[in-house]
Amino acid sequence: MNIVQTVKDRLSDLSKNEYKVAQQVLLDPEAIIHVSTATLAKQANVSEPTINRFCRRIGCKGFPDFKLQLAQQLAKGASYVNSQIDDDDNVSTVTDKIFSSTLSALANTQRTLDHAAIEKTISYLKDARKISFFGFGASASVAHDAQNKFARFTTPAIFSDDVLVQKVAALNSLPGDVIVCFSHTGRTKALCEIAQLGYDNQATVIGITAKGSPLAKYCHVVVSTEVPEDTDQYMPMASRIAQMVLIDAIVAGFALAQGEEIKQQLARVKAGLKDSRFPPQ
Amino acid sequence: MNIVQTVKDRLSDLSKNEYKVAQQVLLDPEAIIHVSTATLAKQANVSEPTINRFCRRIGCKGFPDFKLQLAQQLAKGASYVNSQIDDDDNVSTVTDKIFSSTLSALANTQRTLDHAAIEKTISYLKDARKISFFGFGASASVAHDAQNKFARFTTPAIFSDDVLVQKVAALNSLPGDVIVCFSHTGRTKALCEIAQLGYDNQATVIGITAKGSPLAKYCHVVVSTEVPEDTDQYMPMASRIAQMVLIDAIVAGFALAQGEEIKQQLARVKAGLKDSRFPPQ
DNA sequence: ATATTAATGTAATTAAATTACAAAAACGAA
DNA sequence: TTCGTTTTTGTAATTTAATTACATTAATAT
Repeated sequence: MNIVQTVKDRLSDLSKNEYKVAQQVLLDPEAIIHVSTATLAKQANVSEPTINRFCRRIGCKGFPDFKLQLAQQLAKGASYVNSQIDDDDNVSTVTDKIFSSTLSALANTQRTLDHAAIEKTISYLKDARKISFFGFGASASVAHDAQNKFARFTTPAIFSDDVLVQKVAALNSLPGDVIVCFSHTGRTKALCEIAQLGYDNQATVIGITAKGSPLAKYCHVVVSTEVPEDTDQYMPMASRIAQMVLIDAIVAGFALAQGEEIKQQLARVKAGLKDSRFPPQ
Repeated sequence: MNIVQTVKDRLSDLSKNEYKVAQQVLLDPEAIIHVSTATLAKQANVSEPTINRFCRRIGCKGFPDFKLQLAQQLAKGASYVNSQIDDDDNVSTVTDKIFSSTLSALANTQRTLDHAAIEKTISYLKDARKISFFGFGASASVAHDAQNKFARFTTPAIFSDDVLVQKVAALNSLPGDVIVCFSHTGRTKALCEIAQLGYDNQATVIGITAKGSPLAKYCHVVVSTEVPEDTDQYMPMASRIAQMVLIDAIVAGFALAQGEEIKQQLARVKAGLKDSRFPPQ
């Protein structure tokens, strides 16, 4: 998947001159993209076929294929590389970095999504008697957002950012109720407690959280968002966004699972809100 | 920057056969990456030089350059032009479409951002006596989220999703207070009213909303997110996310503008929350 | 020290992209 | 319409790039 990493990993498998090529590649991957075998050969002080052999060894079909993979890699990873915010960044730079790191976090999440878990989540939600959304801190607004979305449908959807209210709701849950818990790390103690209460009451507990985390233990389904740690510096940003988009996807899947009637319902809600807006010009 | 979009935009400038090439490209951009001029020419039923002419017209150096740009674009995920959800899509497809359209909405927002307006917003916030975040419906959770973020700093930050509470807060605002209003369309009547109240009280009103909208009239600064309409089908999704990322960027800029002390403050908050979490293993 | 294997380069070949130019189509003005 | 002009398109030639075949050199083990 990650071609630059692959080159680094296989450095030891390479012959002397192939190694020279690798060095040249790692020196400035960006540059390789716009270069021909001939020029790269000259730069690395090897013959042209060696370039080709290098590409094959790395696992590519040939030099053009290698360039392509590199280009894709860099396009994706460009944001990762430079997403740390420095004290002397100006506003434009910071804005750009935030957007870029969010973009790459989302792209990463999309790539590593567990579709089976999502499918399972949707089928549980579809048959739910009642859906509760729980979370603390930054995850509270994710939970709030989720509740907002599900409010458009007919299944009762609740949310509170109050610990006690959440606890009571978990205590009063029954089989057939679904509890969705949000926590990026899965290590928030209060939330684990709540999840356990729901779990013990045989409600269905769904965790939008890290796999293998303490919270995950009390979940029937875990959907994780795989956002690299370093994207969230002082406060959760990218991870929160990833969770919200995940919920968007789940809501869309949920809506679709309901079939035709729900579309009319949604259209009705939209129409009903019309009067509270100025008409578009 | 966005090559697929460029192709779409310049569709009308193309000649008949160049148009055929464009169609072929838009049909399956992924496929083009691994194809030669000869094959693409055959697929589009044109001659090889036409492929080259097409690339030049679009603004590329040639076919290999076009392929490279396309590859990079696709890697970023910002390509999915038409992500309308169909009734017969399965869960994986829907999930993918939601992520893709969110990614492209974000990429689009990033590209069209008004950095001057953001800078102005940050400088107002920096000197604010009190910051209020207002919004209804889906924008309420964005406002909530914003309040959450700013709660980590020392400037008082308020939020409520209650109309009356918001109205009272606007009525009680003073010069030096900042009111941030969220509305994708800028046409929510209740919010316009609130913005006007604040405006009349000489509070600073910042609109995260559409330029030229009714809401924009009562804003001292407008930051718009330029998310294409069609990305939000039945409910606001991508636009909401774009607003949140925008807030992330503003928060980051805000934090940076405060200098060293705020970093310590943030670190302190983080440390203070430690006990409410299980330690990472 | 020599046989054997692996690594590398040279030269040839194949493939891909681009250019030059001519034919055809589209367009405008009389 | 009809003729001249411009634009579009394709054919063939050329250039550039990538790959292969094979010979040579270097490295390694017996």
